[in-house]
Amino acid sequence: MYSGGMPTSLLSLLGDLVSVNQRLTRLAARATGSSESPAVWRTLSVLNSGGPMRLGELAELSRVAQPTATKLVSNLTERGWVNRLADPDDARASQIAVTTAGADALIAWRDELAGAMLPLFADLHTDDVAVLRRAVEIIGQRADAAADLAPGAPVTAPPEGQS
Amino acid sequence: MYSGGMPTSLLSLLGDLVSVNQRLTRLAARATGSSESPAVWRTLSVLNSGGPMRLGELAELSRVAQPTATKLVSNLTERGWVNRLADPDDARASQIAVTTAGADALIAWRDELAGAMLPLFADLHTDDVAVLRRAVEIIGQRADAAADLAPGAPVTAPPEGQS
DNA sequence: CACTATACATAGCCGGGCTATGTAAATTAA
DNA sequence: TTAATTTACATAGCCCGGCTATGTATAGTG
Repeated sequence: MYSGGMPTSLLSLLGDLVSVNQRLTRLAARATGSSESPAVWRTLSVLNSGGPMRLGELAELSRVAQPTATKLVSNLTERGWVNRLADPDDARASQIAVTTAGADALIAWRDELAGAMLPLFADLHTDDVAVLRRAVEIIGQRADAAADLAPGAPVTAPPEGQS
Repeated sequence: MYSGGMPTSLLSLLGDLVSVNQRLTRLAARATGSSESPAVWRTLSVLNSGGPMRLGELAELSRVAQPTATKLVSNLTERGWVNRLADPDDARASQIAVTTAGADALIAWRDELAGAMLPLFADLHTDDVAVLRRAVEIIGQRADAAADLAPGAPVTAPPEGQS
């Protein structure tokens, strides 16, 4: 059994976490004058931190379906923020990489966003800053680790014991 | 002046916060089998915690444009999760209230979501749980306080210095 | 060489986000 | 009281992001 900890309150904490998360999402969406959608930045961010990767990998890391990734990459390509390099080993795939312009745009957006939100957080005590920093770290870790979390129940092939 | 604290790192922290937030959003979206969109739960959540309110107020608290709120409320009304009560004092408006079914659905979703995410967070140390709890508190406060944060630059009425 | 599996593209739907604009009620002014 | 304005919401209509279903071409396999 699990020693210590209070599952019930942890459960409600997770609910609260997602709720406040949704509010922050809307706040961030409106904080900047940026007309680009969150998906654009999220995708760029994944590519930027993960390095060049194939479309399927991007979809998985971004936690979107493959056709969604295709759309997003098309969008980003048109903007010149990513480009697609042929994969010499596999003609079906291509490596998707952030361009310099893309990286710059990402930085600019993050700066603008952070600047817009700064007034709200400017009065934080040092401890609270540390709390947020640690929270970001924790959530980031879990998000990384969740490679397998319900990526969509396999509709076409239910996990029946078979064959 | 502000004593202590490092603005630069606070800025990047805010950027990181939003980034990890976006990832968590996608994670949460896929964690449950719920086919309802985040917007549905966010709206229900606002109404549930804020009590019955007018549509404009809901739009403001939800940080969406008024027509978006109209759509969401229509959607929720069809599902029987909210209803609209005529405002005796103002025939143009109506009070929007969560129904019992709506409140139940919200609770069920939160439980399901938290349950799905629990495995990822089950091994958290007590301190880290406290960190997350405090982080949720902090962000919630700031989100509440941000009533005025760039709700969309007033296109029709630029902030001319007057009165 | 046929067959299956994989990687991605395409088609097409739905919902959420927005702006622009219409409409009716409330408010204010004349 | 009536006309003008302001307010609160509805409607129209667009775009984008999310999905499933399906097509197509290349890789891999018997």
